[in-house]
Formats: sequence, structure tokens, C-alpha cells
Amino acid sequence: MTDPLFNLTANKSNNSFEVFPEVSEDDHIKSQCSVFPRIQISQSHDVSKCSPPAMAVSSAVAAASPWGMITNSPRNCLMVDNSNNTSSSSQIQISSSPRNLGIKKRKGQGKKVVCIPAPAAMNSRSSGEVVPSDLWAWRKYGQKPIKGSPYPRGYYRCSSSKGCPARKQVERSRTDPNMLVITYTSEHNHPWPTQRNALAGSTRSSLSSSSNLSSKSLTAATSSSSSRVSQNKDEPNKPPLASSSTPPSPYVAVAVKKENVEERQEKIEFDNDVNDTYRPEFQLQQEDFFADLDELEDDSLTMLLSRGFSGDNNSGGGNKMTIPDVFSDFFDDDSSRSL
DNA sequence: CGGGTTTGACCGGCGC
DNA sequence: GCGCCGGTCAAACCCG
Repeated sequence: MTDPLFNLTANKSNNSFEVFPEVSEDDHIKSQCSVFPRIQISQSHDVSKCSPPAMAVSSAVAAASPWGMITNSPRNCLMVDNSNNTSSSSQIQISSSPRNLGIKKRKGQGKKVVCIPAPAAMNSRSSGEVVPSDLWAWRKYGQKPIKGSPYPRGYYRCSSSKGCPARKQVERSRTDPNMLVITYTSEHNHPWPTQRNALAGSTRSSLSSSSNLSSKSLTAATSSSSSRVSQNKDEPNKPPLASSSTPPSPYVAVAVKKENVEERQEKIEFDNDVNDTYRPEFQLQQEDFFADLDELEDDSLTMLLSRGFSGDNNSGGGNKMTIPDVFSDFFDDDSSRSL
């Protein structure tokens, strides 16, 4: 088994990226990245160890090409649609289920925490809430300021099916406003809506971006300002987001993402039992991990990542980052596979 | 008119 | 018991 690091190649001609695995020469880093319950793709240039059970892939990405949406192609590759994301965020982080990662369960319900870069304008409404769309239809039913965080948390429930218990919470990371922390609670009790249905039943914000990530959605989102006055007070994405991060490098690099102290603390906050459940017995971890990845892929995560799922493929055309099968195999449900 | 968001009120869990 | 805090409710309102 090889602990994979990944080279990311920027193809500046079509603004696309390719990721392929590479055996790290740094045994220490390798040893730190042996389990892979989490993936991070960032624009950090730093090379540092990542604490288990995190697997990090760090990359320098072509300038002016911030990360876009990840999609899950029919070939089970991850793809990053980089075509229309104006976010300056630099990190995509996927966490598995609490069973593996120790994310706190509430009332016996599993939670899945997904941390993704916050699109600057995509899907935003006047409130400034930036909600990455997925194929589920979500209806916002509440918003609360969270103690200790300058950003409010939005509460969403599934509106695809009546009585569906699925919930999600969307908030910005208090330490990195560029990151959105989405917490999924409960499972959908109904099959995926078709894209058509999803669009029909989706929230306005989702509607605007479920169809594509083009300027249309951007325009729709940003122009849908409401007449309300008071809601701007907590505007979560207004401040530093649009142009705050360090400009990415226009070359190729791969490293393990450096986690600074704040980031570590942030992770601990919502992966708070990670260390409790992290087990060095890789096989055991692996089985659970893939089992949960499968579960994760079946719903929220895939939904989150699934823009273009039904229509796109990883042909490499357009502004897609295609992660080869070697990489995407981590998302397979084949638990017998050795890393 | 249907389905969305907003937002103050309400409720329950938890710590002191 | 009390207060804090997070999660949910529901009325009011918005929008296509």
C-alpha cells in the first residue's frame, strides 16, 4: 500500500487540472497521511505534515483559477468545475461520517460535515448566505447567530419530499471565512430527485446554480436582492471573501496541506472526536471508512459534489479538474481494495 | 398562488 | 432552578 500524494498539473491552455498520485519521498509525511478519511485540496504551497486521520492534497493552482465545484463523474472520478467560481477560497475538505471520524452525533443521529470553499457570490441571496447547491431541494427554515462566530448558521430541511428528515446546517468557518461548513443531519428517506425535479423544487438559490455554474447563476444569485433591510446585519460573506486570499501560483505543486493552529482548532471543533476514533489498524479503519464513504457518496456528499453528475463526464474539456481513477478509487465502495 | 426566505418566539438540553 | 445556547416553529413577507 502506498500513501498517495498527488501531483496536480495545471493545464493553462484550458484552465484545467489533473491530479495524479505520487509516492512521497517524505516518509514522515507519508506516515501522517495513511488513512485518508478526509481529503483536502488546497492552494497552499506549504508542505507540512497533516495530522491523522487527515489526508491532504495541496496544490498550487493557476492564478485566477480558484476552485470551483467538485463533481462526481459517471466514471467515479472527482472533477472540479473551475469555470465559474469567483471564490478565493483555497480548500476543499471532505469529511466522512461521524462513525469514523468521531463527529459528534446528536440524539443518535449521524452527522456528516463537509467543509468546502465558500463561493463568493454563487447562490447568494441578499442575506449574503452562500449555499452551495446540490440536487436535493432544501428549504431554509431558520437562521441563528452562533456564539463565538461572526457568521450566522442557516438551517435547511429537505423539501424534495414531504416528511423527509434530512437537514443541513450551513455556516462559515469562524477561522476561515472562505470555508463553508455544511453539516448534514439525518438521511433522506426518498430517492434522489431527478435534476428536473430538483430544479423544480429547489430553493431559489439552488435553482440558480443547480443548472450550471455559469454567469447566469451568478447573476441570478447576486441580483436577487430582497427588499428586506434588517437582514444585512449578519451578512456572512460580505466581508473579506472576494479577494482576500493569497493569489495562487500559476504552477504545479503538490504537497500536504499545512494546517495552521487555527485550522487545527477548527477541525477539532467539528471533528472533535477524531482522535478518539482514529485507529491505527488500517484495515479496520479502511472498512469503516469506505463503508461510510459509500454512504456519504450516496447522498449528501455526492449531492454536494454532483453538479454535472448526470451530464458531465471527465472528458477533460472545459474547466474541469479531472482526478484520475487512482485517486477516485478512494471513493469507491470497494473496501477490499488496498491502499 | 405556491413555494421560497426572514426573523422573532419558543422549546429543550446542558452547565453552573 | 436558572440562564445560556442551539434548533425549530410559524407568521409575515417576497418572488415568479
